[in-house]
Amino acid sequence: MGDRKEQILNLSIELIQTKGFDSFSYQDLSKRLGITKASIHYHFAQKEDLCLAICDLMMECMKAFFDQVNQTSISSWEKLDQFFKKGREAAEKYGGICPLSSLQAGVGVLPERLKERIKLLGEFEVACLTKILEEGREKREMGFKGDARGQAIFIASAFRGTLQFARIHGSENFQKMYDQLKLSLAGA
Amino acid sequence: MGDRKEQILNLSIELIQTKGFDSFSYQDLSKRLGITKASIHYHFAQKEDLCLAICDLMMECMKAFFDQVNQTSISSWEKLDQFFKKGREAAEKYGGICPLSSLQAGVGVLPERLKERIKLLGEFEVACLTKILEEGREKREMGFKGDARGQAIFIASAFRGTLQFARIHGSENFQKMYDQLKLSLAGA
DNA sequence: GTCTATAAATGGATAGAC
DNA sequence: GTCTATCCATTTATAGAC
Repeated sequence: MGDRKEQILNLSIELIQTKGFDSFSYQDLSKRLGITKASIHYHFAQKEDLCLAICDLMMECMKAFFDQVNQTSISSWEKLDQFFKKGREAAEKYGGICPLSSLQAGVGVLPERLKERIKLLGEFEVACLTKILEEGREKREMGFKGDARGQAIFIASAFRGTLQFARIHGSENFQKMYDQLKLSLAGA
Repeated sequence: MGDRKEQILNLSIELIQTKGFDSFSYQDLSKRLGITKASIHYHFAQKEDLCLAICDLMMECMKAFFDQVNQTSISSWEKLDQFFKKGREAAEKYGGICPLSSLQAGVGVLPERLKERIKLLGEFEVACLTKILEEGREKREMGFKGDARGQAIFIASAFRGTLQFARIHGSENFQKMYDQLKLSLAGA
């Protein structure tokens, strides 16, 4: 992938995290990158194309992360830790929130093709988390009760919601929530 | 409060839930209400004024809800149930998400005065939830461990995140998450 | 690949008549 | 309180030169 294309994609993800997809413009990109709007249109003819490419990138990134995490022999707790650490670092780097969370919150103003991608991303993430949790329970590392998928949705949602809360109310709140989550997963 | 003003406020809340504050316009309101943009500017000179009024309304609404819930002699579980029921119904009524969640997600593009209001709303809600949880534990209705405020942030975040997830992936996911939450709160 | 120039639509907002 | 008319900035997007 060309260098410029990558620059545009990376900056767009940052802007999605901080402003939201509908609230950042080609002008924002133009000013920050020092090239004209027209040049950006050369790389991504429509804003929709740009967002589709971002979705692809996020999917790749998530796949790579879960592949890597599952190839090592760390515990389920550590896998979960890495998941949180990665998301939190990405969010706090720009004073933003999780990019998927931002797209999900703004899904009401996205074109249909993008909604489908967002849906796929969410499904994939929950499936991966479910696998980690099931494994954790099988290996008796975790002690939560009930449906693992329900637990995964619970966790992913709480994670995103807390990043939103922490951006406004301070990041110490993230730690509080995380402590609570661990207690809940550890079980009886 | 004048009828028109109320119409504008109610419709704006709906549009915040479905599109987000930055993504709905006075034109949206104008078309739906059958009056011109200029008329809406008469009631709320700036969009910021409109949003401030919405924040006031949300605060009133939240205060009234928690007051009402705390005056009855229902269990802490039932109080929590009512909290979830209310939020869920409001979200699903328009195929949207929690209005506070939407404002929190879009806080990066809001003027400073609005950010402060959003912060107050979040703090108030977590404080009320914390109170319900502490009471539930004292009365030995609930058995969760650790910091009650951390648990409240956890719950409020998971709640909002799940409404976002459920809008895209189907509302049956909300029930799954709720079942899981109850297990976690019930404790050992 | 990047530029200038520009189109066409939409955004928030105001002046002044009724 | 609502309207018409209008302003100005911004938005997405395109045409065509370099």
